[in-house]
Amino acid sequence: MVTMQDVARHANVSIATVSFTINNTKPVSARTREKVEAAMRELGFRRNAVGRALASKRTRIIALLFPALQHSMSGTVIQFFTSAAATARELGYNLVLWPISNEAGQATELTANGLVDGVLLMEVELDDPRVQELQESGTPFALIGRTRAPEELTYVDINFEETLVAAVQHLTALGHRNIALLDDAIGSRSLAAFGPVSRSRDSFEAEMRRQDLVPTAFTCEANPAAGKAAAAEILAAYPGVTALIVQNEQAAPGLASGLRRAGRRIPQDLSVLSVASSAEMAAMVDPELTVLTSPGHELGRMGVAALIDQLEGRATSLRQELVMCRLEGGGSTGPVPAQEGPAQEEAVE
Amino acid sequence: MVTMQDVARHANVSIATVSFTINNTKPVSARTREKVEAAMRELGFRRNAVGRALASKRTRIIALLFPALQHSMSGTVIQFFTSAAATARELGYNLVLWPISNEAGQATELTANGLVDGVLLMEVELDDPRVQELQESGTPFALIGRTRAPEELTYVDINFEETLVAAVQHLTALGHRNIALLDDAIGSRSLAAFGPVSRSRDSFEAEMRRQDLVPTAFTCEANPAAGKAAAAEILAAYPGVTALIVQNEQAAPGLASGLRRAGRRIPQDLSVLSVASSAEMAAMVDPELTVLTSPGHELGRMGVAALIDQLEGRATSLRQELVMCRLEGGGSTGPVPAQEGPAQEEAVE
DNA sequence: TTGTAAGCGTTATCAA
DNA sequence: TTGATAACGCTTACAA
Repeated sequence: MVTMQDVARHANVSIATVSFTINNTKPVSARTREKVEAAMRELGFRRNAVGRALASKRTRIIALLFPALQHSMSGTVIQFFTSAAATARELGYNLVLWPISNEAGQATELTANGLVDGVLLMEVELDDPRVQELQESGTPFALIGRTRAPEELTYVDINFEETLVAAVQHLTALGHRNIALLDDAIGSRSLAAFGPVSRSRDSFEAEMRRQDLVPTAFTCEANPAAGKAAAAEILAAYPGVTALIVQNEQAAPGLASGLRRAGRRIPQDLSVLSVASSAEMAAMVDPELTVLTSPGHELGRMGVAALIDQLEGRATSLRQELVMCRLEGGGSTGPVPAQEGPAQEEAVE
Repeated sequence: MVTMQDVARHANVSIATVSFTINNTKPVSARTREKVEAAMRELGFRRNAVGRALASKRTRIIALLFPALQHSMSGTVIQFFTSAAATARELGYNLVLWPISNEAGQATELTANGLVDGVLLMEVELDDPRVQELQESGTPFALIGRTRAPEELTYVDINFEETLVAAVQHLTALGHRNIALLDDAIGSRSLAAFGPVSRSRDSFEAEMRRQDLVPTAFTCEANPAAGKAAAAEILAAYPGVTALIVQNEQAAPGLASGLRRAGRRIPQDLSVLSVASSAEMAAMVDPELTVLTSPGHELGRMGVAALIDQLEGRATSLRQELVMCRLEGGGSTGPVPAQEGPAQEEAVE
């Protein structure tokens, strides 16, 4: 290994000068800079990350804490991981992966050995114990998601509120008035505990009411079989429904096939709009689902950038960002069916 | 931060003794050990990872190199990431994520700053330039996958050979004789360049011939639309086919719907067996596909373990492991259709 | 503008 | 069985 000491000797300068040159941390004459750079080139010097970390008290490593029990959108998650790691690298950082259970206690343990400068927390719940834990341990952190009251926190999240407004408006623009939402039961967690579900549902209901429509919501587990069962349930409970908004990636294909099996053609008889899902998943269904895609890439990039800004003290203010889902084509939404429309509106109003 | 110095003072011993006690690296009297442990407990000491790394010349960090352009099985990948990270943690290591393009040159650059002790390489191609690069740079590494001649390398891979034998036998046991394979074009890479595809195809053909059957193979891009098109193509080129083996996760749903659209019921008229895919993906299709699932979890665990064994010099011999895919239920394979069977066998023989 | 030298928190060698 | 102490490779006052 070539050390700074080696470079210094080779360039006939002190080790401090080499450091100043590399880091641009003090003025260095052009002549010296050239000597040093030549020496580095000739020796193939690479500054050692560990020595640097020890001396500067900053490892330039950040950790991604994610729940080991992965239940959600895998397409989006992989996008997120990739872009988070790539962004970290661009900014001179490394990203370590820490799968943890949602219990408290683990985050601090991991953080206490000084390996990481900060932490990115995924799958944040509305009342997440890990947040307080991190605060108490003094670890800088940023959230992917939001707690119930995130005013004092750095976070990046999907703008579920506006996404659901966009979803409703996409469908009402097509003439739909009898619109139902199908969301996610997320295991045993209560509905209210999970931000994406509760924020979306609230926003769906508000936007429907704003348009003088009656909001109806259903929930099912995150798997195709549950989606299929939900299809039957929804059609029985709400026969006049002409459009469904699905925020449940795993259930969407089952829902579609359940609807088809019940004799409803998509989108001729019934429109289906998938929200906060991935384009790849939507493409698995036939016909391809119209989808408001989760911005996995943006969340990864912005989350890492927000955390690093904070670490480098260059955050002028708390970074709190919300990203919209983007509407992507697909053949599962269309105009409301002509003849049946009026009868069904009546039934609801 | 509580340092070893603090602990030493508090316990009235030297800092060396504290180190010996923590690491069990030299005998320590029971009495001293107690004093030290009490001091550590009282002060809440956590040994600093960076100081340790600098002194021991081992960071206990390993890197996962994966292609930034993700084209493959996302369900399996997330399993793999999670279990790799968890295993590393269990063994006292951290896993950093390095998304890189497949070009050479990047691996060395990342490795040269001494941040990681070793590297795990994903998506290995048969003639992977990164392998030579890592060898030349002297970085310890293990492969997830295999090069063309991996005799001298540490690797963990799916046993594609036996998996395809199992796939063929699963179908012949159900009476099928007219079996085709649909695999993956993997972008522009030539078929021969990618191990999973070429090994599987070779094994498929060998096992078919061994059973005196005629192997037929098709290829399509990794997306549902391509799968759908492939359905038509296959039925046209091979009308007598009664069973399909699909090694193309993204295309499988499209294939199934294409077959259905062509009037073939699954599995009554045609069996479909998905190989090297994830159970979640298989469940997206209706009926749920019978699948030989990729052992993402095992690959992650074993890959990390193999690398760390090597790093700690406790690898008695080169670790080279192949893991079978596991057959998981699903309703897409069944007995060969009774009446049409003979006629079609004839057509091929 | 450059150099000297004191850390940073451990490990590990050599003596005691 | 324990203690001094010299690394490890770099950053950063402080001096020159």
